[in-house]
Amino acid sequence: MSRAHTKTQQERKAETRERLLVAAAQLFAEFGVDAVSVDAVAEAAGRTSGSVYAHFGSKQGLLLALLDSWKDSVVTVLLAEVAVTRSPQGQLAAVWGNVTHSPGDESGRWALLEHELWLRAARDPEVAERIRMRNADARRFSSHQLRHWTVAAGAQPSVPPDELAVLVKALLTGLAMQRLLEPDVVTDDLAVRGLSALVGLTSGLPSHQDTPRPADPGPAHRSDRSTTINEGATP
Amino acid sequence: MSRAHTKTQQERKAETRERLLVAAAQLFAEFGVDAVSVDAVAEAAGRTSGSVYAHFGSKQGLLLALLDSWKDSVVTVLLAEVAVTRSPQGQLAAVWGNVTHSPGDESGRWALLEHELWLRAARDPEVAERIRMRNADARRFSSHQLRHWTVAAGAQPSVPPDELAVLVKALLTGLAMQRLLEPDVVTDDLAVRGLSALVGLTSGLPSHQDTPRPADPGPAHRSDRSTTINEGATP
DNA sequence: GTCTATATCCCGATAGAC
DNA sequence: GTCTATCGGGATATAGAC
Repeated sequence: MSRAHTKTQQERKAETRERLLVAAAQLFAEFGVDAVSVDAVAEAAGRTSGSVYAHFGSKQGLLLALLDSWKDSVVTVLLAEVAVTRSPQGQLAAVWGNVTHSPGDESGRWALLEHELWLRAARDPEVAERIRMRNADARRFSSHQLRHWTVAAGAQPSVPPDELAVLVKALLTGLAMQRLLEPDVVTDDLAVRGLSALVGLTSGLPSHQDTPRPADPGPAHRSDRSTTINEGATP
Repeated sequence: MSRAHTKTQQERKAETRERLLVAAAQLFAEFGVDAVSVDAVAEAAGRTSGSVYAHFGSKQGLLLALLDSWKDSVVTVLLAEVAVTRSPQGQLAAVWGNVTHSPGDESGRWALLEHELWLRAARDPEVAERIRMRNADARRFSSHQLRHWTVAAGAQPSVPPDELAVLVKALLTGLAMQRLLEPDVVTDDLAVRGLSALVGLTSGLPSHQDTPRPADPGPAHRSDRSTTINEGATP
């Protein structure tokens, strides 16, 4: 019959699918995949559990669809947005800032979902395959960014850009993990210094041995040298 | 009554507790905490689920007890065993080797449990507290090791040892994660180079720019410079 | 495609005998 | 302290009306 009617049906179907995916992402991130029931996802999307099975067949199907519809990893894309800040260190600080204070993400829920999926991938080949594809894309992109950035910033890394991308991602991931449990341990300044060392940036940041303290590094609490973060991020 | 009889009862109790903890560690690591039932743990330990509740009160109690009885993190302790190899790079390679090929651990099951617990800690304050204590101890130890090692190896890190410990752990963790899903991406050589950059070791390893290729780094697959790993480890 | 109702299963935890 | 038996709850997934 009327095409207009059919059109709205298609739209509603698409909208339902989208709402289910969004709801799943939020709930999975906040409480973990296993702790969230199919009913909870459907309810958060304003539907019922039946719609989940109509669209995705199973909870696992929902998870896989979520993986496919996923944007690129938070950790890697950020390298795109660093062109604003002045100094090379400022750009590294911006990268780290985006990892920790990702836009609209309270207390790193996205990162939690990221880890949840990684953990699942380690045990489920089906999930692993999709994660690998995502990683491959992200790595290609970020190595491309790094190749240009290193020459522009005058950095001299000890490995080519594609491998440097792996190192940078590893350090960012590991630091973000420690920071989530113990925020005081991972200062912004430390992250920037770590990144600088990896990419082979020597200028600007003095070695900690330049201001020699005989035996003791002083009582706790190194003053955090305000690494002005997020100058031009989130346009 | 007879003390000898009481003695064997105590022994059996202790043995049961130990067997439950071991079984829990293995099963949790292999399948994940949520995927393993209390019955499964008890059965693997040659007991029944009742014994779990008699000893630990709940599944959560079992998990917390497991955390307390835990040895130090795989990632950090390894710094103790590196004194054998000759060159500084060889020692870094040994550290990385212990991370990847931890003794008696097939395909990084331990690392999986480690991440599982971290993820749980991110959502459960009770778990987080115990993880923090473990981390604090491990960090103290590894920073102590690093302080001596850097002077012995002639390394010049850009941060003091306690902060360097954070960076090293972060890089090792991140690399181990990527390696578990994509082994080819994280070569032993790359790990050693990353660590070298962090700790400020310059000698020995040439910059990749020393053999300049005009535009393209070449088709994939850099030959892995056999970084002889595990010379004197696992005595 | 979406909802309601329900089937089926399994888990965590408890009660009580020994 | 350990086992057997069981309760109560909640999960995934299906069946059928609309």
